[in-house]
Amino acid sequence: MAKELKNLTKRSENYSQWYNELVVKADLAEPSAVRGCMVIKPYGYAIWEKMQQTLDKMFKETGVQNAYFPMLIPKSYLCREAEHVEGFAKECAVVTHYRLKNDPNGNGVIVDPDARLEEELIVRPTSETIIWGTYKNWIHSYRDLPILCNQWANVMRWEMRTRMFLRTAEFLWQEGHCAHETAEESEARTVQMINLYAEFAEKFMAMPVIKGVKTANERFAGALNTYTIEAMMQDGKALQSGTSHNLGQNFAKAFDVTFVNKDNKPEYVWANSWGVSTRLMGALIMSHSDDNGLVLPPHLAPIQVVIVPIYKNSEQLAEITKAVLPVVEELREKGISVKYDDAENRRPGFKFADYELKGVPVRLAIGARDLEEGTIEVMRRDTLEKETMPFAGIADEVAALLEKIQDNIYQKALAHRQSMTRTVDTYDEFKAEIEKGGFILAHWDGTTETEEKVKEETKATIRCIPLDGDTTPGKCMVTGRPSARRVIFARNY
RNA sequence: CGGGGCGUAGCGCAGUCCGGUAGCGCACCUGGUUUGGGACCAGGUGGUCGCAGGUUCGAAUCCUGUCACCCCGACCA
Repeated sequence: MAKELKNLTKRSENYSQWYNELVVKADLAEPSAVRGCMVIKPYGYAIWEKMQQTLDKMFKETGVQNAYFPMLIPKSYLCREAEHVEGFAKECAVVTHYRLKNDPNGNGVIVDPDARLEEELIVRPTSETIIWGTYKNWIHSYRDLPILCNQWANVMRWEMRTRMFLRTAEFLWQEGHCAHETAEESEARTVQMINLYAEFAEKFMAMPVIKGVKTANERFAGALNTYTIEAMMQDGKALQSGTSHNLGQNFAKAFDVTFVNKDNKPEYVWANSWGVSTRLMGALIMSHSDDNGLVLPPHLAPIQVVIVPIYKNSEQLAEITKAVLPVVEELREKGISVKYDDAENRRPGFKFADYELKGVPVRLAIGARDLEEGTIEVMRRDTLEKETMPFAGIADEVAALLEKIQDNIYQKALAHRQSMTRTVDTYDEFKAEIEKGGFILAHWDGTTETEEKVKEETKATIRCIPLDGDTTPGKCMVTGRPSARRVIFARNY
């Protein structure tokens, strides 16, 4: 076995370590020279692109349009909304100068002290402030509403501790920012978007999620209410995978965004914002991968099917190619992305291992023996099972198999989550169970104090108050006070 | 930012305690034999030992500083 695979196997107990290595090996990313940032290599970016295209289409179906706002935000903007500053002001990169000059001592260039900016600019940690500063000029009447904008962009947060994909200093994301006429409309949009994210996670990423509301403590800085989708990774830790915030009139008030309503009265607009990031790629890796590498859901795999010819000489290769090309065509006509890897500088075994590492859902292998017998070998990445099938009609079989794989990895992840989700009633029981990882459903009295106490003593946080599921009231496991319903506790990334 | 670890060839590592010509495996290049699960044999290329100072006749090795990465906290998508 190749050494790098031995390393992956050895380290599979420790996700955050092994998938970093995996993604380097799998040509996904590598640490860049810039602190806490990552380079996303072409194969990794192809996965992101697929997510992006899918989400973009879904957004547009709900009437959202794309726009783009500046990366640099005047410092004064960031101070407008008090809670927002509390939440974000600290870990930001700040632009203070606009020019370099040659070092008089001859050591390259230095910052020109004469080129200090009058007002510092902040590299956006999120764009609410600059967007609301802009919306102010776009909105005058109820006829201008709603405004439904989304931005695909990079943002920067100078995090104390970074983690590849899950918390990089710079990351790619989309942030949607909507302005509405009424509180009800804005709330409906907030919920619509969290539902959209959940659908994306489950149908495309094959990753089951729990939709819920964040507690006051975990809420977005400046929001009235934050909706979240929470996923469980294979190691039992939770990962917040998408959020949708109902911002009420907070930002409208801070940026003085008013409109004249149907009764000819001025009113502050109602806002919401929602986003997902390259963290989703981390979620994808950590939800499905095994010791052989990535396992990509067919709906997001840049290469869905790879065909590897097995031959002894160029005549054999020519024959195989002749037989295979019509199948490649047929698959492509079905909208399936196929790679026919006839590269002669790698042996079949190497290709097999390499495409497994890259998570390609289906591999077809065909050699002289198959040509004679009219067969082809089919391997599915999710189970690693191989089957020899008739060559005739293989395109239909593969198309069906892709759907089967998509469903199977979802079911597998769902079964895993269910097996790692328990209900507890006492705090002692909770303390024992939380050590085993997974989601714990428990009653909570609704106070921040209790939440903080649990966090301090067990490192577990309330991931969300689920929107669905059991709503039977009970007693808080810590204080015994009344609880409206069970909430989800977990340790998280 | 606190605690722990680590930095040596593209990748993975040994060498550091005890200073004395910079090594191994993979990858890469050349030639040959191979090709149904990461091929084999022979030969070869590639490193200012993270960076900056200091001690020393001599530093990958000792000392000081600094930067990055990984893990555990605090913070967060």
